[in-house]
Amino acid sequence: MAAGSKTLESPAAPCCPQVTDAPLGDTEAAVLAQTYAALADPVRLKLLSLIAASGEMCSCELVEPLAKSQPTVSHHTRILADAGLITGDKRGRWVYWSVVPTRAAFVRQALGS
Amino acid sequence: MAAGSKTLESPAAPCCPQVTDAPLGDTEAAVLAQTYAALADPVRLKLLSLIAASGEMCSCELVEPLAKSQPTVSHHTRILADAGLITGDKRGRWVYWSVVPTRAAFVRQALGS
DNA sequence: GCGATAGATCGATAGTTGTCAATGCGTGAG
DNA sequence: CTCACGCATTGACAACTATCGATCTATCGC
Repeated sequence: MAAGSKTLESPAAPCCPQVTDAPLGDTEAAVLAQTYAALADPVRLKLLSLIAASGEMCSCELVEPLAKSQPTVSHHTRILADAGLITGDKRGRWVYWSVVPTRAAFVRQALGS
Repeated sequence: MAAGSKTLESPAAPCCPQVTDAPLGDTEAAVLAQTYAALADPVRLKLLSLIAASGEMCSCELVEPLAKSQPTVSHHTRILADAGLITGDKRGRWVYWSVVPTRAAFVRQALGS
């Protein structure tokens, strides 16, 4: 344990800090896992694709194509929103859901691969 | 909602078949969800990053950095292998795990975003 | 104000999953 | 052959999650 940081054991810093260099810290892993957990459900993937395709949909428009009850749809939109993938805009009695702009590329890729 | 290109159902295949066009079928959604489910665990993400960083690791080398029991590590490697993300090569008493070559780009992206 | 509607929340339940101890199965060293 | 070691499998248990019915809150039309 001669020197400094325990997490980085390479004695000489290499020229190319590749992404796969660090073994992914606990916190990062947890955050990433939560994001992927949000995508790990068929209903949420279909929900995401519906929103991504339409640009904007209210919850009531999602119940029928997903063939799930209204509380269940609300549950899934909440999880996707907590993961930071979609955001809801309340206008009158309706809540319009859309993909978070900064995550649009990620979502498109997630649905397309 | 005039939106000409939105309802794009013309029989003639256009030049750009966008991903968000179809609402993601049941089967595709299920397959995709399984893949993301494999990534929806912090331990598996760290395991993946360890393998991706080292290129090749045997199970016994994973137990300590993951701080999980041997059966648990075996459980996680199996799930990642079932998802087609890693593959195991048995050499003697050891099984060496590595990222499936055709999925390397996907894995790197999954760990990096 | 009143009834109707959109959506969130609560409570309950069935199914899934992460974890470990114990055990089984090959393989290599002696 | 026998023992030690690496790894997979089994069984059990706790934690989490998807789902729905019932209920509550907020908003609109009348």
